[in-house]
Parts: sequence; C-alpha cells; structure tokens
Amino acid sequence: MTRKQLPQPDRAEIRVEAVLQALGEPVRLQIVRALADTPEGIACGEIELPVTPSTRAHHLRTLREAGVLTTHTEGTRRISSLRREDLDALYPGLLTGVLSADQ
Amino acid sequence: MTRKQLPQPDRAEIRVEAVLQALGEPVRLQIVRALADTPEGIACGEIELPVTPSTRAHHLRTLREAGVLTTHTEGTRRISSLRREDLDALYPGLLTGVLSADQ
DNA sequence: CGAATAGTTCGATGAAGATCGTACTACGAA
DNA sequence: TTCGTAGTACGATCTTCATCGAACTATTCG
Repeated sequence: MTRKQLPQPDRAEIRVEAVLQALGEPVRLQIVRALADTPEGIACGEIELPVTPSTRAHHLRTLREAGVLTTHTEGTRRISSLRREDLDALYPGLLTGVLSADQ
Repeated sequence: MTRKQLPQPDRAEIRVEAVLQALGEPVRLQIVRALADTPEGIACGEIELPVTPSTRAHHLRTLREAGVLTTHTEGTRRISSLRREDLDALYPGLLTGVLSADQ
C-alpha cells in the first residue's frame, strides 16, 4: 500500500485571503464541513457533492493549496483531512466560527 | 445633519458563505482591518485604498450586503463600522481569527 | 499482463465579479 | 440658489473561476 503526502503550503506560507476565498465557495464549504465531522480523514469520493469528479478534484486542490486541508494517498484512494492544528494556530477561532454556522 | 441607516440584512439573514466570500478579497479585507481599528466607525473615503471611488463603493456595498458592516449617513458622508456583535454571535471566533492574521 | 477502480489534468465554456470612467444624487456652505 | 464635496449607479471591459467531458495516471486485483 503506497502512501504519499501531496504537496501543500507550509504553515508559514498560508495566507488568510486564500483561506477565506477557499472557504467562501458553497461546494468547498460543504467539503470542509464533511471533513470536520471525520478527524481521521475521508476519501474524496466518499463526500456526497453535487458536482462531477473533475470539479471535485478542482475544489480539493484549491483547498489543499490554500492550506485548508492535507491529502495523502492510500493505494488508489486519496484521504483528506482538515489542517485544524495549523489553522487554529494561525487564526484562532476562525474554523470554529465558520463551522458553528447552522447549515 | 441628516442621519439615515443604509439597508442591510438582519442578523438572521446573514449567510456564512457570503461573509467568507466578502472577506476573501484583498481590498475588502483591508477595509475590514481598517474598521476593526476604529470601532466608532470611519468615513469610507478616509480609508486609503488602491482603487478608485467607484470600486470602493462597490466593495463597501458587497460588505454591507453580506452583513459584515453597517453604514449610516452623516451629512454627505457615510460612516461605516463592523457588525462585530452580530458576527460574533453568529460565528464566534471568526472575526477574531481573521484579524489575528499578521498582515 | 489486463481489467477495474480512484482520481487527476487539460482545454473549453459560461458566469461571476473587480475595475474603471462618466454621469448622477444628496447634502452643506456661501 | 448656486457651488463644492462625498459618494453612488450604470455600462463596459477584462479577469477570474466553477463547471464539464474526455483523456490520462496510478494502483490494486484477478
């Protein structure tokens, strides 16, 4: 079982504009909410989304490049999880606040 | 001196996607940072911004319609201030987190 | 190996939105 | 009432980006 970390920005490279812009898109926010429910990470394809696989890949890349989530391969699957520790360190309260929004 | 509140969404009407999208634009984030420094509100024109007045008006409208700030007239001037109380109630920690980002 | 599975990349398209200049409105001062 | 100031509204333009289908990569399984 191959296991590899996909490229992502270091904590110091994360920019708040990119994070906010990434979170400000409905589909991506839906992804983030799904990840928040499963701290151990989840395979991209298992999140139910109203878009095609290619669009899904685009959004996951955007979130990863913004520093919101981290992804590693596990065989043919890609497991993503929130970079909660980094985000909480950089912007304490932000993630909690976003996720506290009812629906 | 005329004084009038400009139309804005009720607290219950504020949507987190709109807030995040509004905050995820560099010029608008600059506006929000400026407002955070002056709780008593500030005239739009006094915020130094790298855009023309019409673009500035566009961004202020976007922020107002998203529920991020409130604006009232004071003579010919329009004073804006953050809707900190509403945002903190809806998304506790969000604003603090965003503003804690260094630059 | 070959087939199946999970997911990406690329190019095209259409929609959203950031920007500007110009024309306009509202208010206060003279 | 006329002028100046503060700011908005509108229309045009240009850029960004969400979306898709099709082709591709990588990995596991038989």
